[in-house]
Formats: sequence, structure tokens, C-alpha cells
Amino acid sequence: MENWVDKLLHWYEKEKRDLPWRNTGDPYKIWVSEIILQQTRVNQGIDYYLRFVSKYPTVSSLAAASEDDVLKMWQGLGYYSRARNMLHTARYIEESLGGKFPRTYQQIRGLKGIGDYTAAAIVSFAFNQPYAVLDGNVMRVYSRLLGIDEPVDSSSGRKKLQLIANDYLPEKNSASYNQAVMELGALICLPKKPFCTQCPIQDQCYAYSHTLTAKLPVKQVKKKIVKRFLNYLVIQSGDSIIMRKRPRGDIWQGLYDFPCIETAAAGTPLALASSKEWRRIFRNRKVIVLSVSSEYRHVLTHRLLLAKFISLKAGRKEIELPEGCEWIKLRNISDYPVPRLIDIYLSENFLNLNN
DNA sequence: AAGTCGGGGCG
DNA sequence: CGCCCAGACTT
Repeated sequence: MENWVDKLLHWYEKEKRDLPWRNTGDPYKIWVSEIILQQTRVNQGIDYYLRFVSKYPTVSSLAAASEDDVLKMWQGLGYYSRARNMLHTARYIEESLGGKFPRTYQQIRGLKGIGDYTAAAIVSFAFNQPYAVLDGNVMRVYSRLLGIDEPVDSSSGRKKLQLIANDYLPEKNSASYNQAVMELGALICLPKKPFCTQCPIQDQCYAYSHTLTAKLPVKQVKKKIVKRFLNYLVIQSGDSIIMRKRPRGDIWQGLYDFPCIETAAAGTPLALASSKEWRRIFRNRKVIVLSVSSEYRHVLTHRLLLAKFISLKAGRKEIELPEGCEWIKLRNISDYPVPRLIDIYLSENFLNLNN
């Protein structure tokens, strides 16, 4: 029916790499290989796999090992919970399942350290059961092949791709088909600069015919934590203090904080004093800096705020009130909504006011 | 749904 | 330096 499936399988049989775990049908060794290869490149995992199955050739031998020894075998590979979970699961199989590796998807999926992908991989590769694997390679291949533009790292995107993978999985050659799709992703359909001219199913590919290979798959924009340096001016005069209602289009809209000079890096009071904002607020006059706080760190979802509070004493008439700012009686300050950062600062520095 | 967990290879 | 890798688990 779908001729491209045969092309893909043919390509796989011809081009597949000779990897050590492809020469065994032992579910234990396939399990070991799949755990090692989680978030790990094949080339990095090969030596670890060979050493591991050499030292622990069976579930029983692994179950009898100490955690120190297993972790030592894992040293340098990372994600060490994988090794601890394997030991735990080996002992469970040994003690509760009579040392016999389980054979059904549901049983295997329930083992510690085995999720959807690994359970499908084991039952497919070891027992040729029709469960579709979905890993990074498979998601990339189907995203391009079918033009799926939903983020593959969202739960809805993964769910959709799993259904697609289930749908495309042939009933008979599931083991070969699963590995063929992954191998295509690993050798041809690369994240960057894929070798489309060598792809056996290029003529089927939506992304190729629409020149979208560079755009697919879509990933959620990684919210990298951006630092913001806030230099707050805590200006007091008599029983009053200047606060600012935060404007729209920025964090903490509608809450109150202080007049703020934001800088690209940690600012020193001396540098701030020569800034345009400072000179405008204080009308080019000298003011008395009472104190400069240490740096407060405040984490938001996508921001790391590094705040300093510069406490100043000034006469009201010497001040040019910045946009959105107002004098507030200190005794009323608890009536105003403030961000957590400001609340902490106030509680540490105006303790008498906050109870 | 987002955060956490390691380390290495590659452009 | 950022991205990505035969992901799973916790919060």
C-alpha cells in the first residue's frame, strides 16, 4: 500500500549501523542499551554498554551488585538516577519476578526508570510487539514528513505525534520499522542541515517540498533566564517616601515599587549618580546617600532580578517626581500592593511599619 | 506544565 | 555559546 514504508525499510536494511545491541534478542541487554541511550548519543554509549553487559551479563548479576559498583560503571555518563533505577529494577525482577524479565508492555512500563519510549522499544525490539516508539528522532522525522507545526516538546504535540506513530506502525515489521525511523533521524534527517538528497522518502516529505526542513520541528522557545539589574531609589523626606505604580507592558503591572534606574549590568552608586535619570530626579543637586543595600536576588519564571536599594534623604522640593511616582506616608505603606521583592525589602528595613 | 537531572559533540 | 541527544521523574 504505502510504498514509502518499503523504501524506508529497504534503506534501513542496507544502511543501518552495526551496533552491539542489535545483535541480541535478550530483553535484559536491550533494556541496558535503551537506558544508556536515554538523552545520550550512540557514540558516547557504545563503550559503556559493552563494559556494562560484560560485567553484568544478566539481571541476576546486576541485582547482586552494590550501588557503588553500578555507579562506578556509570561514571562520566551522567543522569545517574538511570543507574540507580536500573539497580532497583534488577533487584525487583530478581526478587519478585523470579529473575525473569517481564514480556508485556504494561509490566515493563511499570518498572522504575522505564517510560513510554523505553517500554515500547523493549517490547518491540526484543519481542517484535507492535508498539510505536517516540523519541527525538521519530518526532523530528514525522514533524517534517507530515508538516506538523505543533511544538514537539508540548504534551499535546507529543500526544499527537504518538498517535501518528501508532497509526503508521506496520503490524508485522514493527521492530525494523521503529528502528528504521530512528535511524533515519540519526543519519539523514538531522536537526540541522539534513541530508535530504540521500533520504529514501524525500518525495514523500512535506517539509522538503515546502522548504520547511529548517523550520520543523517546532520547539517551544526556551525561556532563557534573562538578568535585569534594578537600582531602586528609596527616597525619604520626613514621614513620606516615594513609590511608583508599575506601568503596563512590564512585570508587576499595577503593583508599587520605588523609582528605579535599570542598568545593563550591576551599577555602582557613583555611576548611577551621573546618569540622566538620577540628575533629572534630583535636579543636578547633590543628595545624601544613607545606605546601599546588598544585592537582592529575585527569580521570576523567565527573569532573574538583581536589585539594589539605595536609601536617600532629600527635601521634597528638591525632587522632580518621576513619571508614575508619588509621595506616600510611611504609615500608610502597608495599604499599597507591592511585589514580593519589595515586601521583603520593606520587612527588613521598615519593620516597624509592617505589622 | 514546568523544572530537574550530566555530559559531550558539533556548527 | 547554544542546541541536541534511542527521556523519566518530581513538583
